Amino acid sequence: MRELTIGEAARQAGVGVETIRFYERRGLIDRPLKPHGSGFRIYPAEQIKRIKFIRQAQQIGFSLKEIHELLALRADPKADCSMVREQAVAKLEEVRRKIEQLRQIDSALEALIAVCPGCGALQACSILDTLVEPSRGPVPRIEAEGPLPTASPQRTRQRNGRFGGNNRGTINKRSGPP
Amino acid sequence: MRELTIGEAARQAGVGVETIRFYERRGLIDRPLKPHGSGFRIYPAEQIKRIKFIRQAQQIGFSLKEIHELLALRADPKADCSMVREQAVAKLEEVRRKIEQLRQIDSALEALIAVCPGCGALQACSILDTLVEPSRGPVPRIEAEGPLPTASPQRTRQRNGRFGGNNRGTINKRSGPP
DNA sequence: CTTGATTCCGTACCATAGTACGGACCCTAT
DNA sequence: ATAGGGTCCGTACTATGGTACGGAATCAAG
Repeated sequence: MRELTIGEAARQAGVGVETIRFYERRGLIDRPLKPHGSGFRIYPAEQIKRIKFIRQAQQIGFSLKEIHELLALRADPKADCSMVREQAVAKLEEVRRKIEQLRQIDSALEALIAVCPGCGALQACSILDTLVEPSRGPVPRIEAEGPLPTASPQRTRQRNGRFGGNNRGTINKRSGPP
Repeated sequence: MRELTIGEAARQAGVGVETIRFYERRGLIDRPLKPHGSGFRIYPAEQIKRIKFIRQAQQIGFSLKEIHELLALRADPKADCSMVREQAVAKLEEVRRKIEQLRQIDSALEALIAVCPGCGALQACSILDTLVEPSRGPVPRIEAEGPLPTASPQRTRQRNGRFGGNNRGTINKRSGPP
């Protein structure tokens, strides 16, 4: 089975038909218009892995735009090779940052699991504490350190009086582009 | 400096003021309503790390809903500890899947970079090939294997005749929940 | 006390990533 | 030939994660 209809391709890649058409519109995959007769898209089986790659890349935090860039990266002598290389290096750094962050969460979860099972008299310990406090030693011992930043559904407030006041001139800049 | 206004907190966390209010509405952070006088939110400095954590977790592919779950995970004797543990283990598995996927992309990028610099007469080689082909050996040697699935902006098509036909009954199920 | 900067809240708006729909078209089997 | 299923395309709608705005209130300085 070398060629697939859109429906089969979707099933094999684990996505919806519409999703494939959507990716096509975004230029993430292309479509070999009716190579013999007419009418329907048919995909070579290897497109499936492209689609699967897109999904996986999304799950680890890449946007479709970034995935497009990733897929466009290719050692092609006809292109400006140094630019490709630069982009690849930049992406690699990004990937490593992500891995590092995931590793931190990984150990935080491990620590949490290590502390939890006995279900003894432990203080509340969120992933944040494990993450942010440097924690010397293999498994961080958590002792009471006062109340942690907990998100509880508390809310009590009201307004009453009112009179003039105004502020125009959006001040909302933060690090990084919009 | 133990307490911050929303503006300072936003600046320190590298987000917009509105973002903090947004997270608050989503229950990701809480707000210690005017502890002394009245009116404005003030945050303990440690909330900053909570906000930073949220951002980082987003960058590695967690949704706000998932981040909420992550932050809610805590070794708390008052809660059902076994459930917490289960969730933590599930999250840990998820994190490790992500790490694995990132590592694959990592080596694909490395291979791409290793092959690129000379800018010699190489065949086009996208990240996909490096990723999907098992590639025995440290740096996969890429030899021409025929045209790869490339996304090019080609598009030529038209319609003309028309007559009856209909299809009701959405068939679009795929693996996994919606 | 006035001024200007911040903050408050609610609502509206935006981009991204799909999903669903409608109505037509094409293909295969009967 | 015709019935039914899969496809086609364009457009509309949804969900998520913010951003922007308007007008009022509040704080800190002068």
